[in-house]
Amino acid sequence: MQRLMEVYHKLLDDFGPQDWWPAETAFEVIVGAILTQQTAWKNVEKSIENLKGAGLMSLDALAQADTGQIASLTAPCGFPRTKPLRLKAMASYIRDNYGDVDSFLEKPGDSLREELLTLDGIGPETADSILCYASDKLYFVVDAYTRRIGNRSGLFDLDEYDEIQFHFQRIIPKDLKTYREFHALMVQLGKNHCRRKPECASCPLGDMCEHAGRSHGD
DNA sequence: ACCCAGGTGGCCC
DNA sequence: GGGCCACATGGG
Repeated sequence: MQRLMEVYHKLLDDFGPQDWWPAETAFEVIVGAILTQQTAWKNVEKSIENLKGAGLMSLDALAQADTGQIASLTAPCGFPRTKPLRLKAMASYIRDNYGDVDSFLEKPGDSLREELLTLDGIGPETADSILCYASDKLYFVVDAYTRRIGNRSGLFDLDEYDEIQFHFQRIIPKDLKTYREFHALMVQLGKNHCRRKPECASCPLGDMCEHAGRSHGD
């Protein structure tokens, strides 16, 4: 059903283009994708600035860095016993096996995705974020907002990651701009969604909102 | 004093 | 294969 694209255009009208992913380099996308897991983006921004300030926002520097130093620089993102190790391991893996980030990201999408998923701390959403935003591949990113809002609003009735991804990829235009914008807009919607407010008269979903016709917030 | 954040991995059955 | 759970900091 094309309701999905109605939602897309409505969100685009209401929120405007998001122009994701906010990063200067492909490597920064990868680092940010790991850091943002279960973490507010504001905290990721601080950590990324810290890493840059310490000269660690590069493949070689991060691969050689002390995990204790990475931990203190990325402290705002929490998870000090997992994320620093995962960042260093990711950088070491790419450096040792490909030499540079571009060589790694040039791989065909399916094999790159498969390889990303073998890395510690990279699950389906992080892998697809890297594919879509760093490697310019058509993989739709399914985050918790998309799953929850989509199911509760009746847009679809799916719970598995791959199913939801296929659903989007079957319907939306096959271009990077739409893939990126739609995902970013769903996150923007999630942040502003009714659940956070006593009422939501201006909910972009309108009649499609899970709370339409009722009082919001419950 | 809760609840949540642009998830993932490790258990247990 | 599915259902919980810990992980941790910063902001509402």
